[in-house]
Amino acid sequence: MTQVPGKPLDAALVWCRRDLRAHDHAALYHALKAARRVFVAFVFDTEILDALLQQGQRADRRVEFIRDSLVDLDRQLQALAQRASTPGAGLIVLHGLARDEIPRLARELHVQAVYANRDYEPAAVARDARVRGALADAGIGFHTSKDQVVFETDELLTATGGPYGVFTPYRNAWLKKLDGFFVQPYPVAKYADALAPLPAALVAPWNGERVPTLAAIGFEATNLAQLKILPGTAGARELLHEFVAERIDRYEDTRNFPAVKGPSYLSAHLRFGTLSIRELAGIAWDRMRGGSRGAEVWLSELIWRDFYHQVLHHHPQVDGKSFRPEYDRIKWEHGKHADELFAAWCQGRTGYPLVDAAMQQINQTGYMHNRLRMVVASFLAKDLGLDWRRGESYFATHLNDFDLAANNGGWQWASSSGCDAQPYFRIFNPVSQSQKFDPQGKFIRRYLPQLAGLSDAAIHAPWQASPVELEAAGLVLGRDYPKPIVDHALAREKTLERYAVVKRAS
DNA sequence: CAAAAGTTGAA
DNA sequence: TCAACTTTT
Repeated sequence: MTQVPGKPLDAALVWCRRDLRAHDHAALYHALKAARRVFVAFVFDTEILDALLQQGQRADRRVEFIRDSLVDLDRQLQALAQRASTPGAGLIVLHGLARDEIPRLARELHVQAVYANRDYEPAAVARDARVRGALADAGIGFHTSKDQVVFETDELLTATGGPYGVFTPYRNAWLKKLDGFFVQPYPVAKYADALAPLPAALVAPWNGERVPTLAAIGFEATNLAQLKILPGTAGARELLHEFVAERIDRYEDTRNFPAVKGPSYLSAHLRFGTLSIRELAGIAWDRMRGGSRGAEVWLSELIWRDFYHQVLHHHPQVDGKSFRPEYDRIKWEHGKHADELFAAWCQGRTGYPLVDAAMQQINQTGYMHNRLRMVVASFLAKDLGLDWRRGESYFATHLNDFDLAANNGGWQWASSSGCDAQPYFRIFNPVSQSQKFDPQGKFIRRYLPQLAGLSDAAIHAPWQASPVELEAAGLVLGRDYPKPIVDHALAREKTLERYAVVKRAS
């Protein structure tokens, strides 16, 4: 490893947030190149965690996923430093207000700069602005990098210089601009000799360990391990290899069927950055050019992710408001009955098996198949007449892979209020969706075993089954499984009326 | 010597 | 991926 006498900085701190890996990491790369000694830290931000605790969410799969991923990240940093023959490095984990802890740590370590990867969520943007200010007051620099998307903010603009508002031209421009360099991994290992040994006080600050236990930060264990959700880069690699070796080429044909193992299941890893978007996009792009239609469709999903991040950056008001303002003229159902409908949706007792099975899936595992996200979102807005923001917020607290940009984009798509959303008069029929995408009721039976005795034909709409069939299945509607809480045909008519206000001039 | 082939670094 | 730079023929 060559000595670099010309490095501008003596010491720097890398602040990890949603980039919990030690390879192909933009901020880490830039810090290692700029400074002779580099520290790496993560803060369990009480601003975020206290909100979860106030909701009574002491068992949160994301918190456990992060904690376990930090253990992996610490190991990766040690291994990197070891290989660079500069042992003693490791991860610094703090618990407190990130906006105070980072400037405090930066002063304590006497670094001249803090490096982080950009986060585009409004709350994160505000937090980072405060941290930048506090660091500046102490004469410490704050450098941010693009890392969690392939193309960000203004990198793709239309001919008129504005942001894209339609996915397909965005996707075309994205593919046109992509070249190998944009998916090239940042060669972190090459500069790892700058990883600094931890000061004695930070070697094992959490009761002899580097990473606190869940209890130490006020949380408790979840069923993450029983679900076999493997955190960290190690877990991500396993999923990625399996997906690429066995499923990516068939992705187009399998991705819409919730009973089929079709998806990559990498969304939570992408959310927390245990692997790099560049690696995924690079693999998809290579395969696509090798003729894989599955890889092409999967790459499109990754491009949707960039698209929604870019929408959120240019239109931060979508966090709370409809992208199309006229959709906020819609009068949603409210009051006691609406609250009951919402509770039934949350708990999976709407009487529509595919919807209920999907809600069981998210409640039991923190994951929901993408096709079902569309189905239950459409059902909430267009069958129950409830404000899409109620569903958005439920997903926000329950999805392991929750990402504001993608979740908001998805909900605004389904409710027709969004950027390049489906038209308002397109209303998913929850029974046809079920017949089409779970034809044998395999997914429904997995999550609603009480319906298992129904035939493949009857399972999608049990209220239409004959008394004989219900009897044979040992099923009493209203006792073992709810009767439908709304009539879809009626709800559809009501929704068309409800949405008619979007046509009137304002 | 020029041209071809290989290497590296860019964010 | 591409251009700048170095090495080989």
